[in-house]
Amino acid sequence: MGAATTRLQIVEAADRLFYERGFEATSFADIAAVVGLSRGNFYYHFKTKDEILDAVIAHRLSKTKAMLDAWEAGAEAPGERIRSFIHMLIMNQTKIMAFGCPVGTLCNELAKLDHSAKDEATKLFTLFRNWLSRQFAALGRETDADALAMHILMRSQGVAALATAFRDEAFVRREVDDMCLWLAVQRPNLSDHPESVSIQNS
Amino acid sequence: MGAATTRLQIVEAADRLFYERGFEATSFADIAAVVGLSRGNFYYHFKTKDEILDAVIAHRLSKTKAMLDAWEAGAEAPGERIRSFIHMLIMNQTKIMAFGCPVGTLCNELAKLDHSAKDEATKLFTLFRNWLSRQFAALGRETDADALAMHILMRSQGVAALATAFRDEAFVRREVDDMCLWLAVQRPNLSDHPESVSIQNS
DNA sequence: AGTTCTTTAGGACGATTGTCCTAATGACGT
DNA sequence: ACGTCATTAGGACAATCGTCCTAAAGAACT
Repeated sequence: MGAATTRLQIVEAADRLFYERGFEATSFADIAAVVGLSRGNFYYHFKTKDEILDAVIAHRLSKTKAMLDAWEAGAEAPGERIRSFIHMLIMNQTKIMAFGCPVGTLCNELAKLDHSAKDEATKLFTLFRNWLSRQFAALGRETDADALAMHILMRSQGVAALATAFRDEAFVRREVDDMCLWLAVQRPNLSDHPESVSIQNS
Repeated sequence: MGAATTRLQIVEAADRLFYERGFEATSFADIAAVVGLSRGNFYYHFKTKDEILDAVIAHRLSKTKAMLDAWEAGAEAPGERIRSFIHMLIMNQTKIMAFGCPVGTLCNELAKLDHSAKDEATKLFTLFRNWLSRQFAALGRETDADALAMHILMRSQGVAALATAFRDEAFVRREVDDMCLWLAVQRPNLSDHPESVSIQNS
């Protein structure tokens, strides 16, 4: 089997285990058992555990970027795209109730470990943040687009955290609906479009 | 030194380390080094690491309950009490930006470990949830008090998570202000008070 | 001062950790 | 069929983990 294939298998197994059990709680032996390789052989593909973590984060970054690019390439309106983001909470509900948000929990663990890959993990958040920001800008909220993006991101994190703690499906649905309602109420900022104001005033 | 005193020192050291480093990442040796005791001596006070975790959770539960009871015994209006809860995000900003919310991160770690103390840790959330619910009921929102409590709890968790990832003080301030604004807009639910409606109609 | 009970230090224990080495197996181009 | 390089299995290595034992030190009471 090609080294690239094995490497990918290792990364995907580690990706899942880091999410479900946490980075520190996952050992080389755990990953090896999933992939079906001998423990010592990992040294050929990855010199250290941190190298696996770097590869997992890079893998998540590219997967996430591809997903967001696909959403952005679609024909939907920006508001509909943001709704797609919000509905990830429902699509991944089962895993979130069991293990939390993959991004948030990883960032939190690495922050506590004061791990050097902490900033790389935060880039996962930044990916969503910038994407959301672009959608809000397209909705006519250039001025506060980033603040609105952070607001949506914050709500998603909060819902995921409490969904894990309480395992309450009704709560998740309710908060998702509330987020969509909040989104529907957002209107273009007039100060972002002085030309339309002057038209209105003329 | 009395055994109770030593036990309390151990619990408080473990409390801090579990928060700052995580439960799994904290070893007996780490706690022993902080308290200044020999590693093996822990067996006299706690038979297992899980016993220390139980004691830490119990300690946090009683401390939290005492704080909330004090807030509730004060003369402030319910809205002002809820504002005190929200402002914990600012009072503890430095620690939250470094280690996240003590409750949320513990619940998340224990969920991933599928640890038996998971439900006990969730009781910390329940403490805040029920307290907030009582305040909203006192504000005249008996019907949806619990949903409003969960909403505030969710926002706090989201702000804490992103504060840890981005270390952005301005974001925290902005979202805290937004929460207080949201709170100020909440009005008593008329369907909760039919008598006042009939008075209004008579 | 002597006895008893509490609390301590120090280390042994088997298991597991991340890391690393070596020898054997695999595939592939000649 | 042969030689070369990529990939593998298996285990050694020191360190650390949670757990547990034992003997000494300390405090308290007669």
